[in-house]
Amino acid sequence: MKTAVKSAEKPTTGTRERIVRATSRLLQRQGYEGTGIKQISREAEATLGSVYHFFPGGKQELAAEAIRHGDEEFAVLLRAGLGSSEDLAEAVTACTTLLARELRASDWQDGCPITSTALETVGRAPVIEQAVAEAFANWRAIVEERLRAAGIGPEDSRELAGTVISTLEGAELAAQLARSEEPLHASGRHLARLLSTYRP
Amino acid sequence: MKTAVKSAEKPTTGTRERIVRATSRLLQRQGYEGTGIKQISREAEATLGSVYHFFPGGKQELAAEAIRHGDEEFAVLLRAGLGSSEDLAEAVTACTTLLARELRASDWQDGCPITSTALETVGRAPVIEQAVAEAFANWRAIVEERLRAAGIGPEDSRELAGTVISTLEGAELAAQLARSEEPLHASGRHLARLLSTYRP
DNA sequence: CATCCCCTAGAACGAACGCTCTACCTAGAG
DNA sequence: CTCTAGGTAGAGCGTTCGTTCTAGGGGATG
Repeated sequence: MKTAVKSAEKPTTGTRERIVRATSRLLQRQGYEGTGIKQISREAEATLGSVYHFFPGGKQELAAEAIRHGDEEFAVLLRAGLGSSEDLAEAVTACTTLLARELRASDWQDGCPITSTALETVGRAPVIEQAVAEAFANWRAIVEERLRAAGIGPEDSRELAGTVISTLEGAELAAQLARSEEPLHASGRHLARLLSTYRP
Repeated sequence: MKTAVKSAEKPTTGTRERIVRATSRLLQRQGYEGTGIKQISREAEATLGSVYHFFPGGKQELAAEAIRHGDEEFAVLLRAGLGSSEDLAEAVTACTTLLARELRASDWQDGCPITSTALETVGRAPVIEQAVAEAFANWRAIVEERLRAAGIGPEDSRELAGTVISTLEGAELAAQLARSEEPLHASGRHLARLLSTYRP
């Protein structure tokens, strides 16, 4: 079937992509060890044969690809939030608001797409660790650019970007575990306040 | 053998406690699904029979108890850091320094004792969720008290305490994944700066 | 029509999973 | 001594795990 669409029929997303999406979603909710390949193939409506055809590296390769998927997903949200206002404080709280909305909408199930898997595989699955490191670097760069655009010095922007990411990460974690938007909103306000001290 | 010590022999920590300690350590490093009961019994030098004797509720009850153990462990560190200086800024950075030291000393293996398990079991193991919620509340209360002692208003103290905890959580996560103390140190400085804006 | 290759299909493997169960050991009470 | 009971010991249950492997389906090309 290749990638060609027969006539005007269903352009059903390709098998490979369905597998990646399903893996990403399942890893986000159940973690690495808690997710089985058979469950993935079931959820993706693909067969075991297809999974291993596209990902001969097995579970690890599959997880690494899913992490890359989650990376982009989070980056999109980050860009949307940070680009939503000229005012830096508003831009940052827009991020926490977006995260809170998505988290609540999923009934507190969908936190950060990669945290759980990243933690479980630390120090024992280099392929995954690599993808995780790239995701963090990517997010950090997005934030850093926005801070510089707001007139914050290069050095401060770099350091602050890291703190912004890890604070968002921590706040989303807390919000998910407490089943409450409050930790995200509070952190958003506090982040905005912190950043405002760099532009008098 | 009960709890009585025969003469002046080894007061070898009781079997139950060995099991809890081993579980806590393993959950911290491998997460909930990644840790097997048989591995726990092996590591704790106890038999499967003993494990189920002390924890008839099985893996979930065991994990909940281990979370409580990790709760206290983190609380001790928090109290040590926060009590190390009259100056609030110094007290906070003392916490991040302590966390960074322990993290590095374990070769980036021992992050927060409960995060991984908490994330994996969210929404599917009420006994564990309960223990997790109590831990977070406990830590938050410890920080809140210190902020009030520093002269920050009750309302601000409550909100800030939550942010402090989740920032520490996020920074430790980032540090562990990046194998670097830097995220923790940066967050410590930024937290100190944020808090200083509440006491002019 | 035949040929090719990408992809699908799922049975089967050994290992590990959480948990149950019976048997046994041993210290203290009577 | 006997009796009791808290604790130890590990074989074994049914299930699921990640992975391998062989066989077949079906457009595109000759």
